[in-house]
Amino acid sequence: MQGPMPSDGRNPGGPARAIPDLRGNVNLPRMKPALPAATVERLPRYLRCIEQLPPSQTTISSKQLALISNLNAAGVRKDLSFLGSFGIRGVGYQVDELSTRIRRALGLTEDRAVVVVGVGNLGSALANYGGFGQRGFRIVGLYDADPAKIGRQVGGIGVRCITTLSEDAKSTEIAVAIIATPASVAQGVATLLAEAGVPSILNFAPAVLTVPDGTHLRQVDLATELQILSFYLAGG
Amino acid sequence: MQGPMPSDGRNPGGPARAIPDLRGNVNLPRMKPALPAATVERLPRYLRCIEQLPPSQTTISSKQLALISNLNAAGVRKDLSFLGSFGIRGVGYQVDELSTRIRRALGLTEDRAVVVVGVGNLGSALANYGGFGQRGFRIVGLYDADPAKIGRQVGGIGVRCITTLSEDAKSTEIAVAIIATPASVAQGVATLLAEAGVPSILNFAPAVLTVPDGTHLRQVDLATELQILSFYLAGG
DNA sequence: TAGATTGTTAATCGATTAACAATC
DNA sequence: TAGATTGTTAATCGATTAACAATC
Repeated sequence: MQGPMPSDGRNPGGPARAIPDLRGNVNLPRMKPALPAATVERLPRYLRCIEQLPPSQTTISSKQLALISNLNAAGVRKDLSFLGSFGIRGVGYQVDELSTRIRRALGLTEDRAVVVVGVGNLGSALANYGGFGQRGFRIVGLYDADPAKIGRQVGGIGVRCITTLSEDAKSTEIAVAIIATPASVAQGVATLLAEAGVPSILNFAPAVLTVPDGTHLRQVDLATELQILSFYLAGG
Repeated sequence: MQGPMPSDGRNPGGPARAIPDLRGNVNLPRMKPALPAATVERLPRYLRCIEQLPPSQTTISSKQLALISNLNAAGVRKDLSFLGSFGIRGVGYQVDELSTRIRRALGLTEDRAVVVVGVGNLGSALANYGGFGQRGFRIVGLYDADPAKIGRQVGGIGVRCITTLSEDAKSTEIAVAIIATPASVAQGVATLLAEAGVPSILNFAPAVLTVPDGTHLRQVDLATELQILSFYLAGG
């Protein structure tokens, strides 16, 4: 039920034997230092903040980075310490090196192919969003189930039928699929994507999805965000 | 620098004296039982899950709710215990009552007026998104700075000039403003909104914003979400 | 009654942050 | 050297979850 690989840890014909650790994770050849989940979630924010710095600024202290990212200076230093010990005491961090280390830690050094499923208002907005390319993400496909949309060009990309996605995934390595469909079909799409081998899904549809182990899922939900704000509005 | 109120806690002419607690928060007259932030973030998910239940199902156990919301059953019970002790041992929770209690806790019993600032692709998608009304949020205004857009109708709502927002905010009580502008102007818009007295801001622009104390800010960022997925793709 | 499930406790785990020695 | 700032420790805080008595 969990993919075609045998789960006994044996892999006779393959390269260097993979050894599962106590938590069942496989000890991959290229081992990364574990970053705490909370740190991973903050690294993109640091990256965005240092991108907004004037080009003349070559170093930044944890204090200033904390200020502009609305976080705590000790926390900033702790987060950055996971990327190595590269700050200069009495000075701060070299902006260039900081940027490089964050990008490397997040795996932003390679280009990632992205597809968008669902070419309604939101899907079209995503297709027209220019920010992907600069950031190492490239939209390589738009998919929809509506015959009226298939074949159209949106943001310079042709819309293809969702039924062709599995086949397309064999020739193109899709890193991330963005679901921008109605809620009613989102789970079906997620299942299709997981079966097609797409490793990461970003869901914008207003539904709680379930994906098999091994597929990464993140959910962005407008109603959820509004409801959380509502709580704090109500004096919470 | 932090607004016109004196910070010494005195408020001579006002009603019942507000007493700041040790953390500087003001002890408001209508005190709610404090919900942990993590619980607040999960309540919308529970709500969404029970909305997806078949109408024939009148009760749900913490075990089933945990299953469909991808959370832990003990955690579900703990979260719900903050809403009161209303589960039935051996049976579970009445779906109706559960829904009512979550809505009440989140302050979803009153209608909230929402405005969208920035009527590009994303802003238009939001204006056309039907899900607001059902959920107690109502879009009462669209704003843009582009003369070519002002006066147009998008999703049945007229686009007004951003410069009129402060004036409009005096006659209509805006609960939430959604920023869907380019990153370059997002901070300016946030400042304008805060000064106009808008208490909550939901930012979709790819920029890290700063708002005065007392304004609630939540940020939704596509690039951030993709970068976090990238980390886990890279074997993190 | 027997079985199921809640509500709550207590253990554990992870995240945050003040403080400070090390050092630029 | 004096001042500034890092990297790290340790205290604290908050969140998670297994376990179980209470009870439907």
